[in-house]
Amino acid sequence: MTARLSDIADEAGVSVMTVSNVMNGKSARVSPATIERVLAIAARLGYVPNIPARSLAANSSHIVGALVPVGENNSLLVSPHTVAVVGGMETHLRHRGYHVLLRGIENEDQVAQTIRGWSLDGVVLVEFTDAQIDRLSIGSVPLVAIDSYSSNPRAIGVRSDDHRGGRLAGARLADAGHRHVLFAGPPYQGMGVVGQRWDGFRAACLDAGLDPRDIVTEEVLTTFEDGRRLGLRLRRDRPEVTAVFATADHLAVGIMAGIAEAGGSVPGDVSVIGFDDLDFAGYTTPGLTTIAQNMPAKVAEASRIILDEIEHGQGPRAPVSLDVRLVERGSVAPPARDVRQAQA
Amino acid sequence: MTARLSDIADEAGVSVMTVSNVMNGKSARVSPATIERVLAIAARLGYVPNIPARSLAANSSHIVGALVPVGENNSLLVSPHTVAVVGGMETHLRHRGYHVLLRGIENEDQVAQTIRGWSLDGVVLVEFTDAQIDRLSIGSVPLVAIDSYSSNPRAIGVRSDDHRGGRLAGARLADAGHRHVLFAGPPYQGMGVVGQRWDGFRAACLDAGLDPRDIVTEEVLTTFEDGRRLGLRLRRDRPEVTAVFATADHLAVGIMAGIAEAGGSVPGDVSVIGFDDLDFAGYTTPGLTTIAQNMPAKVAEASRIILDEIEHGQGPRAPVSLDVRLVERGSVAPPARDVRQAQA
DNA sequence: CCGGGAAGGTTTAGCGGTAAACTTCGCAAG
DNA sequence: CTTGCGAAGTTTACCGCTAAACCTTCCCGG
Repeated sequence: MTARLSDIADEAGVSVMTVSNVMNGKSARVSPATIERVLAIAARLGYVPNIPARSLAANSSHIVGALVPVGENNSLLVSPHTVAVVGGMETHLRHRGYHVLLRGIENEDQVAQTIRGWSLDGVVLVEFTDAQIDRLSIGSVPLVAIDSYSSNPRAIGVRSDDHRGGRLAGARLADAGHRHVLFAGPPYQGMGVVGQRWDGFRAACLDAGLDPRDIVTEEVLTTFEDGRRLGLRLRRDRPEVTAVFATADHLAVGIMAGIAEAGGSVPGDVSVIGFDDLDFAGYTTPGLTTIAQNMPAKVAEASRIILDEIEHGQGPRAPVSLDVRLVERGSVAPPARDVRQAQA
Repeated sequence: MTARLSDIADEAGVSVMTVSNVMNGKSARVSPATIERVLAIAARLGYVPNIPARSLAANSSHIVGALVPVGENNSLLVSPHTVAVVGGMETHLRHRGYHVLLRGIENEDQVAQTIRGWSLDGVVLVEFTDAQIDRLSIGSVPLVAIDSYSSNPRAIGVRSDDHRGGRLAGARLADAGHRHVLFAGPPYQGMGVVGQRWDGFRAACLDAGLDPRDIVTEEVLTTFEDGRRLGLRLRRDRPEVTAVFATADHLAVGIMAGIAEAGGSVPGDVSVIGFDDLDFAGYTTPGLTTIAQNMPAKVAEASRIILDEIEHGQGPRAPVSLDVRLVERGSVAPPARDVRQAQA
């Protein structure tokens, strides 16, 4: 039913190897005339290479694994980022003849198991924590870790310049005149993405002359609901705060909603700045001012590195940090009360 | 380096086939003692089955393809739906020992090619149009088509009850007293998802006594931007319209933004109702009243069908329609002017 | 005390491809 | 003339696993 190399070989009157060589572009060993004849027959028969067979024989699959840890809820692709990365990688890789295996990881051992079991040619790790990546011991498969600041030399980090993002946010708020600011983000250990953003944010605020005691933090999950709850109690719990930097747009939008629900106004009473520039950041009123990541570049870079490593593996590489930029929309304004107090 | 069946066989002093049988749970042919011994050695050696080899030998891969057409922009996973489906399927399938190949389809022939080339055990089609599915000729691989109303008997449709969704929307607006309504959605050929929604919407409006000439339509893409543009010109172009049913939340939210930008109020001047209940539907002001799809059920159902068909294939099946419900948030209210006019 | 079956394996023969080593032939150089 | 060598193939062996057919024992009923 399905045409095999041997079917083509029979029709063309050549050996299977010759056909194989033609199919793989190893034209050095085959005459132009034969190449043409073989290709014509292959096209007529609708030949499609059998991927498992090729993987087995060549011990290389042309498959790149997109590995994503599954959380409590056991579900994948929850974050818009992960989605952009996985979808974008598929596009880039497909154009170069590679395939994407999407795999949820329940347990770190599964990373190595999946690589071996599938003879993966490369791996992209998405949403893994630095600690998880540190613990990984992978053989010699090229491995790119998105948003990683891990020091595992086998995992090439590709991420946005989170430190600079934090700085941009801090500078924007401080320049607007805010003197009591809140950093809202998930708990983090060590540095990681959130740590970098915090670090940059804090540095920019200090540079602008804020008192360290006036840069406060709240640990919340990066969800709309957690943000909303924080927004609701913000005026009561932290009346002095006039601006919030949230490490994710979901969170920022939730905070805006909570503030509004509690009778406050954004940016009248409290300014809010987010991170990511997800699509809905433009859908709110006011629009969310946020730090935009260059996702297409991140994906392109990750793909480029993976393919490069697969095709001419050059071992250890420096991580890549992509540029970020401030997108002004309307959720940041000078502080109302503080300015008056300062003027008084 | 990597343990193979033969390594285990050597250590255990049995044949490779015995080990294979143990690994595949064909315990009928092996004594309990041997099973235990083999499993112990396999665990100690960290045995991981080689998927390509198994696929090749068994001519069945334990892989389900998630096939998604790539659009103009060549990118995948753009819609939140597709993401939910792909991510959710992975979770369900993984728990049953299957894997997911994510593949962008540029050309319909690639569907059959991918199935053959990978010896896929099953296929899920996401975002294919009915016309595309009609044209497909696939062998005997179980195939589920998400959101399809295609009549191709080989593609089992799994979708929401779009007709009922349209009805719910129409009834809600009519019950609120609206007499001039607008249906905004992408152009559609034949029935399909949009056609079903339109049909249900129209039927509900007519049932409520609206004049057919007062049920108007606008063809727009399902994007925030297109919605916004429609919202901006709505008052000018269609002053009589007091309520809009948009076939997608992105569109609905855009329409709300456009109306607000043009100085109108939602739901004061115009009511808006969406479809999908995406996360951001709760993030806007007012919150978007919308028809919610039961995505977890859709995904679960699709997975169940695929696995069922793979494991005890029973041929043609009826398509599945999942229930929808109206989620009330605040973007629908009685019409201000019309009510006054009616009372005058 | 022989035929027959179940239990518990083993053997054989690939699946469709590829790497690497080997053949053949024609031709230019020594 | 040989020899040497590149072009154009071919042959061989194997990748890791499985389906299906084939062996042994041992036990049991007739």
